Amino acid sequence: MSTKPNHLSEKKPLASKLQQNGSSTSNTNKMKTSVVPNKKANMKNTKQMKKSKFSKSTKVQPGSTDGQRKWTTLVHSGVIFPPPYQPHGVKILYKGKPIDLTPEQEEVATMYAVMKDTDYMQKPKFLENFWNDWRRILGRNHVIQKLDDCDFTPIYEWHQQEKEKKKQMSTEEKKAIKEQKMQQEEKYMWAIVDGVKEKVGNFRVEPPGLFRGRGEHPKMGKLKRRIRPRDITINIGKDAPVPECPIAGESWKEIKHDSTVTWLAFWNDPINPKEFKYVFLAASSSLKGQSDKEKYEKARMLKDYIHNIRAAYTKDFNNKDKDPTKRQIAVATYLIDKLALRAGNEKDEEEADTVGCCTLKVSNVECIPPNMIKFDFLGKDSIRYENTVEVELPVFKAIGQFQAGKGENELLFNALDTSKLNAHLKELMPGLTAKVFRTYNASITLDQQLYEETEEGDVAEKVVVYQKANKQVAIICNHQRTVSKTHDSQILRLTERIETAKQELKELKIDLERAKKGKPPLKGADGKQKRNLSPEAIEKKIASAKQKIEKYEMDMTTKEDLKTVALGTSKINYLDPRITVAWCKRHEVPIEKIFNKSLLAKFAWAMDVDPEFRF
DNA sequence: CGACGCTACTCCGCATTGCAACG
DNA sequence: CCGTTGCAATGCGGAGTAGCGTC
Repeated sequence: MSTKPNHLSEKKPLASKLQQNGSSTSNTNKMKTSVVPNKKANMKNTKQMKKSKFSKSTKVQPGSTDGQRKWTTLVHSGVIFPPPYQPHGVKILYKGKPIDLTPEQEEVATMYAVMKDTDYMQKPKFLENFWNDWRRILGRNHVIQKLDDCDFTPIYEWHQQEKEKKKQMSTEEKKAIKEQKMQQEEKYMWAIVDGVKEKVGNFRVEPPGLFRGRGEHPKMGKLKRRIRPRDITINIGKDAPVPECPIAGESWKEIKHDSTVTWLAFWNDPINPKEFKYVFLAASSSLKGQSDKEKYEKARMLKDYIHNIRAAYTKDFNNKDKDPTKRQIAVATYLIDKLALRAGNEKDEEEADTVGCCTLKVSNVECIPPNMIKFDFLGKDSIRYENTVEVELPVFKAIGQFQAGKGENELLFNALDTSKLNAHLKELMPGLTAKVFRTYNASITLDQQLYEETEEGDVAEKVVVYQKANKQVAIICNHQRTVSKTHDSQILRLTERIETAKQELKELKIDLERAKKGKPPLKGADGKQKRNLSPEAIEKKIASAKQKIEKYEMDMTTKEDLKTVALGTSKINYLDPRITVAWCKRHEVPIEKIFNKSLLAKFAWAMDVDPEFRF
């Protein structure tokens, strides 16, 4: 440990070696994963080669990109910092009286005040963490000794007023401000990678604030301090000018020229200094597009291996070796394949307590005879995964045995972790890891659904088919969203509308009968006398009323159906865009009906796909 | 470990909707 | 009276953000 050489000097030779390596030849990578046990797949590959805009540069195979040069020249302008804190002159009350604070102390107070109507204010952990950090900034001997004695309402009200002012601004004023911001930011928005102008993803440094973790995060409420230029490392081409530091008198932490990585800048996360925040190119850049394509190609490759993989793990369900690892791997792989679970890395105590496949606890699964398993756990982002599934009997038995003799809080797969699991998967297929199954399952489901369910009809009907398939994928991946605050009132309003429309319909039917006999219509619910109408006119009205009811009822079911399902996440991250593009081409659906502007940009690489493309 | 992918949330512009006034 | 227009309320979805996972 202590005998570490001066590792800083080691990096230079490494970097220059890579430079050399990269410039010596255009293609040093071997196609190590080209042994595809399937002629069809090979044909597809050659077909794409002709058209793909990456065909020249896509020699890098998935999973073999480590140490590879990602770019040759890189020019960019660094990052932009959030504006400095402007004192608003509003004081908090301490024991009922306004109190003077330093700008720094006041900034933290403001962060707290503006979170008033979030539910974090109800969480003791949040209050405790905030108070600890704030007290540190106030100093131990500060007059303020208790959070409870502080009243933040003046700042809160000031903040509300500011928000109101902003709302009241005319569209012209808003536009002018936006324009100005754009002008300031313009130069940061772009990077020039190998001579090509590409969009930068996140060139704005994260502003200071109070940490808002997802779920029961142990660090919620902690102060996320302001990031300064001295925190930031810049990565840029050797020959490119070093971006000028935007804050006078300060300077960057370090300038690097590492062409094996794609980040333009990074800083340490102030909440967890062991972690990093990176500035990357935008999703629409070809660098990201290329790796996106590689991701889907890897998932497609799994299609050719999946049969054997399934056969292998099915065989291992009953494996009763001395070493239980094999059997656990088999069951874990089965779950990842069948349920699209995440791998489940171990987590720190300092993070929210969530689990994935390898970290499932005994209490997260319940065996319901004869062969049902109930899953209930908090996954990524503390989103609850609740699902009862029928499993093959050997799996049911195995899970029961993994549970046996363990406490509720112990690991179900005690002999397993993600690195063991992934190491095993890599033996089955080059580059295979747990997450590939999610991509594979999502995309293959879409592909199949679209092929099976699309019928003749108008564009709107086909779009509904797509959305249904998309929804199915979102459910598989457990992509959720919180029910909107107004959902209940929306539903209520819809039911009211349906009710009145039905009432109207009823009256119309009576009126129709009466009109046929030449009698005048009855008085309406409001007591008003209605006009005499011909039976034909009434029938017309009946038809339109019926249509209205139908529409409202449709609206309501889809709204209720999708209230907790988020379709966007899978569209952006899991569904091979070529499936969608090909489907649109085959069925003459304008691609814009499915992909918005940013998706079209992100998936530019997929647009020239063959209409007969299958995932 | 460091680098990258994934994910839900917020905010805001804009289209849609419902309703009243109007011709 | 009925269809059109104008207007405000509503809500949808795109863009951006920052935190969460994977490998």
